Amino acid sequence: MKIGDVAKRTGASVRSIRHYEKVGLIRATREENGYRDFDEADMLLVRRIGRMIRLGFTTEEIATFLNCIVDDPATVTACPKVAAAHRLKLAAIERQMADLETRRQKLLITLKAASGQDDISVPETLAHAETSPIALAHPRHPGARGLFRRRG
Amino acid sequence: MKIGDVAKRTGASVRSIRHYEKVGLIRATREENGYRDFDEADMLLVRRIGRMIRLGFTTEEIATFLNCIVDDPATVTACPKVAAAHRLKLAAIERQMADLETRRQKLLITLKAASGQDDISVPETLAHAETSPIALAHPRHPGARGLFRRRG
DNA sequence: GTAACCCCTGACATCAATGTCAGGGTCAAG
DNA sequence: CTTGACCCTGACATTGATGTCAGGGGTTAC
Repeated sequence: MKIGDVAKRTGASVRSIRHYEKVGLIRATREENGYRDFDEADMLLVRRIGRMIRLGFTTEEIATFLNCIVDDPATVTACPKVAAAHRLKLAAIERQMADLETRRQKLLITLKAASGQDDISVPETLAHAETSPIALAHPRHPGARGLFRRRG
Repeated sequence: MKIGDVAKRTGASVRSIRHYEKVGLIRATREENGYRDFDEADMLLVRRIGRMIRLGFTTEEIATFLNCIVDDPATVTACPKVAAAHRLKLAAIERQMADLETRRQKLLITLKAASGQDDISVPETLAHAETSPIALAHPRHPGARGLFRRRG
């Protein structure tokens, strides 16, 4: 199966599949002409990688436990590394959510103060005094890149 | 007041203050020797910019409404643009939170399936079937950059 | 005059997956 | 043999505030 077929059947772009190979998440044999050759198992793997990425794992993180997942036809059995990675990711996500919630509350306060008047009066004290100097240990939200903002 | 003083009194780095000037958020007069010269108002402005950035606004967004904020000593009065920008940011944050919550739930499901067993059994169907192809219109979480992950 | 600070500009790096283009093959159908 | 549809590699771009370095100058106190 050629890379284009895998792309169609997994939803991943050709570019992404090549990338997964480059970072060592998948391995492809080569035909005589240099074309990559994939089989069904590779395809399932690409699908799994895509799901992990959508969950927010980076390829680097996935690499730490992907080789520790062994499939049989319909089931995947994984070793503890998988759960560990999931717990870490979960914690990171919850930190991000907490940060977002904090910011949300502050925005709401400002908006509340603004409602009902044409001009917004924002006392300095209300302007969210001293937020933590700079927060967020795990700032980025990986997973779901590639589509860039269209300037708007 | 020189840039170093402003940095100390606002918590922003010298680099950041220069950046704010470059993108047009602040204006500094120059001394004869080329040094930037700031006054108290500039300092308050830098503080406000810092707060906005911590709230998640980009400098570009801030630029759309910062000039529409007029201070008198202790109070800030702003025009509707400020509220509009805040509402947009609020909506973006809530989208991000919803996305995080979705991912959180999926991670929890996997972890739940894993609990109590040495090996994790992750049926394909459970492996979060077809998440939206690629989500997140406003992927990044701006505000709070600069401190990079220390590889961990 | 020289050390110790501070300021200036400009450029590169960071993070990470993906898009996109250039330049160049392979192959089957017409 | 040409056309069209693929495949290949390698490189640059995207996001965006900030860190950091290079190379050069100012100011002050000893």
